[in-house]
Amino acid sequence: MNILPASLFASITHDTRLRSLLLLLEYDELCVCELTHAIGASQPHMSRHLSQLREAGLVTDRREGLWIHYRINPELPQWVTNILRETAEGVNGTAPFADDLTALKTMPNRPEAPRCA
Amino acid sequence: MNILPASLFASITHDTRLRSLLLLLEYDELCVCELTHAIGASQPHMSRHLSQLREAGLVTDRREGLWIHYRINPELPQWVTNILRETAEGVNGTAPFADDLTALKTMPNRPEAPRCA
DNA sequence: TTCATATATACGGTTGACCATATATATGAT
DNA sequence: ATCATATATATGGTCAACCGTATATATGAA
Repeated sequence: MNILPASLFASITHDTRLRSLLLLLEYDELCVCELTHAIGASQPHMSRHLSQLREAGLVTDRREGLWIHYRINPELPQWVTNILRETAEGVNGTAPFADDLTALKTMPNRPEAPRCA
Repeated sequence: MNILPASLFASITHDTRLRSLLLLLEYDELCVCELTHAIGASQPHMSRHLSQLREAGLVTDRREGLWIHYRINPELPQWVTNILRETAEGVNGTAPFADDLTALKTMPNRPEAPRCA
C-alpha cells in the first residue's frame, strides 16, 4: 500500500475528512449514518467525502445490509497512521473534534453496539 | 503558537512547500536561493510559497544583507514538528525529496557554509 | 548616484475543489 | 410489486489556489 504525501495531506486538509478519520481512529468501524450524525453533515456531503477518502486509499468500506461500514485502511503504511495519531493528539480536546466524539456517544438508535478500537 | 490542522495540512499539500520544510528540517537555516536551487524552482515561485509558509506560521525569516534566511518556526507545537519528522521518515529516499538534498549538497557558491541542524 | 544581486509582490488567466440540491441505486420488509 | 431506508452519484455554479511573467523593493558595492 503506497500513499503519496500530497494525496494524504490534501485528504486531511478538509475538516469533514479529517474529522471522519479521527473518529475512525477511536471507533474501529463506523457506518455513514453514524459519521453523518457525529459530524452534523448532510448525507450527500458525508458520502462524497467518504468516497474521496476511499479513492485516496485511506479507508475501506464493507456493506452489511443497508449499511456501509468504513474503517481506516488496515494496510496503510506506518508513517501515515503515525501522522493520524499525532494529529489526534494535537487536536485533543479542541473543537470540533472533541464534540464529534460526544455527539456520537449520545447518538440515539445507533445501528449496532459501539465497537471501540 | 497555535496552528490549525487544516492550515498545516493545506500548507504541506503543495510539493514546493513540503519539500522546503523537509529541507529545513535537515539544514536548520537556508536562504531563498539555496531552496530555489535545491528544488529547481523559479525565484518568484519559491518566494511566493515561502511567504505562504510564513503566513501560516510554519517558518520564520531573518534578513542578513541581501539574503533572507528561513527556518522552521521554533515555537511550533510539538505535534506539528512530530508530523513533519514522521513525513520525512515516510518519504525517506524517494523522489523528489531525496534529490533535493543531493542538489543542495552539490550547489556551487552557496552563500555560507552549510549549517546542519 | 548608478549598478548588480537577492527577494518580494502584482497582474491576468486557468483549473480544480467545493457546495447544495436533485436524483439514482441497493437492500430488506410487507 | 411497492415502499422505506441507507447510501451514492450527477448537475450546475462559485470561489480560492495556482501558474508564469513582469515589475517593485531592498541591500551593498563602485
